[in-house]
Amino acid sequence: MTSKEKYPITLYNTLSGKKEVFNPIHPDHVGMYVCGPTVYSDVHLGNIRTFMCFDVIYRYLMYIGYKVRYVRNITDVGHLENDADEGEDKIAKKARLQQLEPMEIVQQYTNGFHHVLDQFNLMPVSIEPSATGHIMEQIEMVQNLINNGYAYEINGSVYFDVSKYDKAHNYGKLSGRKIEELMESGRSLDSQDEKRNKIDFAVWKKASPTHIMRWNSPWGEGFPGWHLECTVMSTKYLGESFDIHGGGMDLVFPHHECEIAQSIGSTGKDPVKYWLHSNMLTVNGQKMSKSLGNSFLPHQLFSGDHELLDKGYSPMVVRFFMLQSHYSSTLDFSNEALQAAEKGYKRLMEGFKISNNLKHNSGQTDSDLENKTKELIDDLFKNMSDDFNTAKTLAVLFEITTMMNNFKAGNLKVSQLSKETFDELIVQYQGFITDVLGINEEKESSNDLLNGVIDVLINLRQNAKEAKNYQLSDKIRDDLKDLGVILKDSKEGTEYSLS
RNA sequence: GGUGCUGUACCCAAGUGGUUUAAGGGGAAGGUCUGCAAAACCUUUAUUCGGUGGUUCGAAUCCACUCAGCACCUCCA
Repeated sequence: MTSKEKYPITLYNTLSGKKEVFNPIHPDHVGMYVCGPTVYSDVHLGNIRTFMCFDVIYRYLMYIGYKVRYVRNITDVGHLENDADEGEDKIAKKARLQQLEPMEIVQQYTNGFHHVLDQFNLMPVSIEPSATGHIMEQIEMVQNLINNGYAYEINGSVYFDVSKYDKAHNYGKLSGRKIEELMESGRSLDSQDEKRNKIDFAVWKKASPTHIMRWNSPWGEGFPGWHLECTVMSTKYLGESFDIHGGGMDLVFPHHECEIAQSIGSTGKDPVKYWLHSNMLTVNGQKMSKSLGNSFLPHQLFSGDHELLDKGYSPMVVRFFMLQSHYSSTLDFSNEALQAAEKGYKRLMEGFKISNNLKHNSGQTDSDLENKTKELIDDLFKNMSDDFNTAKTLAVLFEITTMMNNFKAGNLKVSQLSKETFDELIVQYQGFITDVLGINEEKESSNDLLNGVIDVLINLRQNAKEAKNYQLSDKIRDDLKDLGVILKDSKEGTEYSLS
């Protein structure tokens, strides 16, 4: 019995509004698509939260034995400044302002995106397709929609006919919106508007004479609509129906709603079995967003160069911080919360180090401890399988951390556990920290020279202590502390850590 | 205005009908260890879950109303 059978996953499906048991379309294989960034500027921490949530989901699915194909796109064309299919293309605008080729902008911010994901220890995805690399496929889908009667061409642009689609299918089923309400509440059609109804959305847009990013199509030169790429690329790489589609909560409407309509409109099939949405990162209770000017860029966070931060925090501390909450809850970003997370992260990493050095030896096993340990291991899986509850999982990891500390301090003996249970405890404790949650030990800037120098000082201090020259021994300790080197005495000797 | 979400200790944050008179992290207090510290360990820190009613043998968890906040859409600008 494999882990995935022993611990079946339940997850909250936005489509049904309920927690459901996860049953992939093809047993053992999972297809997962997540909406990636529009690469016209730096990703901020709110964006990163979303990708981190799905990184952990990806990791856990693999950890319990699924083969996962994870597709995350790069949007490099078609995302206009507002979502009413008006305004300038975000990337073209940036290119114009910086006097660069659009593809230079795309490359620059794609590189930056990858670099940041790497700093936060996100795993590379299986396929990372870009919209401009799939223009042909997008044109085909537009044609398909026209053939099926769900899209119409006018003046070189093609729009999705939402009201016609809604007659046969249910537009709004993901976001709980009703087409009548959308029609009523909208702004009146202005004379420039080519759409039959204002809720119609562009699947292909005619390029104005000054528009740089343009491709030939049966309808003249133009570019694809924003929603189209995700439908096209998810279909191409994961099939007409696949298991998981994820993204930030703010994409539910209209983006994901439109994706469903496009898929059903062109293939006749419901594209996604489970829709997962991660919630927003907030600052002082408000959504972190570029337009509100309250977003943090990763480098500001690392350096502490931001008015809301007292100091810098490392990527792993932030990763730990984010995993302390559930992905479907809003998470408020504050200095105090980060400071607490930093200490918690260090405590966890100390436990991890201890677990590396423990060796089992046999003796009198303690059945209470044995059972308790088995229960903790079980809980790790149960909590992650319960809608990927990283907060609960961390709570269990901290209980195990306390055990580790007790082993080290001699309050508990490893011999009180059977060899099998002990081995399993270490494997899963470490596995959940590094493989599932993706939390690593921060590479301390230590080197052999530094280690050697501090060892010399530790020895000198030890000599002073033995001579009861506490004035000197305390001075060594205090001076090192001022430099950020913290000495910790224990029965086995003195260790140090960098603050 | 429509739709949805949230409100849990000093702070962050799990928990959605009984094993929870509520995890875990941080903070605070006391103790153990220590030459003294630090770290670690142990104990304490919400009889209570925004408020008011109701359903139930039993509710933080379900229902109604209400207050507060947020998000998406819309409107306005």
